[in-house]
Amino acid sequence: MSKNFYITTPIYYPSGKPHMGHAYSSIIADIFARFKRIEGYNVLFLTGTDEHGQKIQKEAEKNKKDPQIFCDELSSTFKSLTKTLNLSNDDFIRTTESRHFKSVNEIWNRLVKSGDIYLDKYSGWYSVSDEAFYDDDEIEDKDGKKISRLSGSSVEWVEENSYFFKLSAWQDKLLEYYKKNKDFILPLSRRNEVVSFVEKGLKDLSISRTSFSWGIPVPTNNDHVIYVWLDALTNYISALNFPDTNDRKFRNFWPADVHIIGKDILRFHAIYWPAFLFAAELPLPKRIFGHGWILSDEKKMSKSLGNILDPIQIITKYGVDQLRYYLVKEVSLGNDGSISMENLKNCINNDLANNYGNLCQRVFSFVKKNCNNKIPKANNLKEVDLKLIGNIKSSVPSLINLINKQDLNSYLKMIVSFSFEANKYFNDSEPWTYKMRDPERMNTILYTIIEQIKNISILLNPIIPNSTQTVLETLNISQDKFSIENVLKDNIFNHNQELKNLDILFKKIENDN
RNA sequence: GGCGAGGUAGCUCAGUUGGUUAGAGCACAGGACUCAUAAGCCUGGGGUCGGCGGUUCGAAUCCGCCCCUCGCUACCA
Repeated sequence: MSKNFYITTPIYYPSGKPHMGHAYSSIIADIFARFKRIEGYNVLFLTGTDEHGQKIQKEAEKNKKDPQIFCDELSSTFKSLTKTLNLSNDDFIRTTESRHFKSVNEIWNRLVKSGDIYLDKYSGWYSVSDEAFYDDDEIEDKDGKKISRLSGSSVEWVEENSYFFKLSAWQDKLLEYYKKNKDFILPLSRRNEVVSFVEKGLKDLSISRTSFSWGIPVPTNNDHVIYVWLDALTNYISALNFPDTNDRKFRNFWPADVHIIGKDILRFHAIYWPAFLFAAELPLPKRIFGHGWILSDEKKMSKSLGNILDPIQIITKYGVDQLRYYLVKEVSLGNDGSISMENLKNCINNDLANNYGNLCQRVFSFVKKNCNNKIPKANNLKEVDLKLIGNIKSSVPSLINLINKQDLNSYLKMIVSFSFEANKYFNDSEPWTYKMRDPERMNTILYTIIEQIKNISILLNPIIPNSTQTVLETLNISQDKFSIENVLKDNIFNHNQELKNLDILFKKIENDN
């Protein structure tokens, strides 16, 4: 029986260009997906785009394009981002696909059947320019006109027929669920926010609109389209061929192991989505992980501040592994994190070029010069040798545990410490002094350090897939051997095959760059 | 306003149930080495652990008050 693992990113709303936030969610999710694969799981990793709504419809009209064609273009931008970020997603779902229509229809019908949907009026102060509703206390009078306190734009009272979802009815059941499943929402601080929000009481949710048409029609009333969250969230099961609950994908992968999301959409995932699923009598995902925001030099990125760090630009300039590594290293997953070009440079130079990159370089070039470019055989491993290799192997259970808790920062830290350890071992062992007087000892040292490089590279593979693949292939280890199992296994090397040539893995970034 | 998180070296952060000279990485200074991307290794300087008071033989760690920062406080996504 194989172990399954289902992980998702949010589906992105493509009204703007992909930015660092999108990149971050996707990279984080990809790292977990890749790790679970090398751990031996059968992984389904899903990402995609959320394409309905008024904003897209208006944009399409403005561009004089058919909304579907317009969406095709927007979505392809995000699809190409998956390549740029080197994501290993198994599927890319779009809410405009027919499989999603079917799935949303079924969800709607189930909610009707359970008695959770009713027709009423939705009313409130609406600002056309902000495309947002405001509460009474967010409105003020100015020259006899009502305006939004926040944006200053004028608002009007609108009333619209709308279907509602009885969110309030699920309040107790949600709280009970949070209580029973302490790690349903992570990190804990986010869980507390959600719990206290629900405790304050839930209002019913408007789930349809008549003011625009770009969406999935309400099955029994085509004047309405199904509004955003009920539509968008359902993507997670649409990709599993819901409503066919006997489908192999659905059976294997639902409930999802973890939805990776940004904290800005936590409520929808931690409250609405579980409530919808309760009502539809479907199991709930095992975990919602809400990460923080990426800030640029301590501030939110904005055009006016001119501090936007564009992931695509950074990748073009420095490389995709470099960005992936840096984001994991610098941002404490779960909290907001600050990134800057200065720190990116330091990180690439220190961690990647000097530490891991140079470790590989110094060892491989030594082997080339002194061992006919073949991995030497060990004989008579000493205690220092066994200790070096033993440390990393005995850490594997804790490393797996860290990943299961989504504690990527500690995971990375631990592996970096192995890289330090390896550099120190190489220094202290001084293999160059054994060239003449004890080649067997030299060989043993080299074998040991290569074993360590192999293990570090496999464990780092989920984070920096390209560079570690280069290193492992230099050692003639093929991709099907990248596994945790092979970290635990000694000597998977072919001692008769010459090593491939290793170019500089990470170029250093100079100041004038 | 209410609820929550946090304030530890120049910077980013670790510090399990209170216990010996408070740790890591980066940055900075010095040293020995040479396999390597002038990389790596060793040593060192640097902290009234936000402030005040309390409990205790002993507190960064527990209690009280105060100061500061940040998050959440529903239908743009």
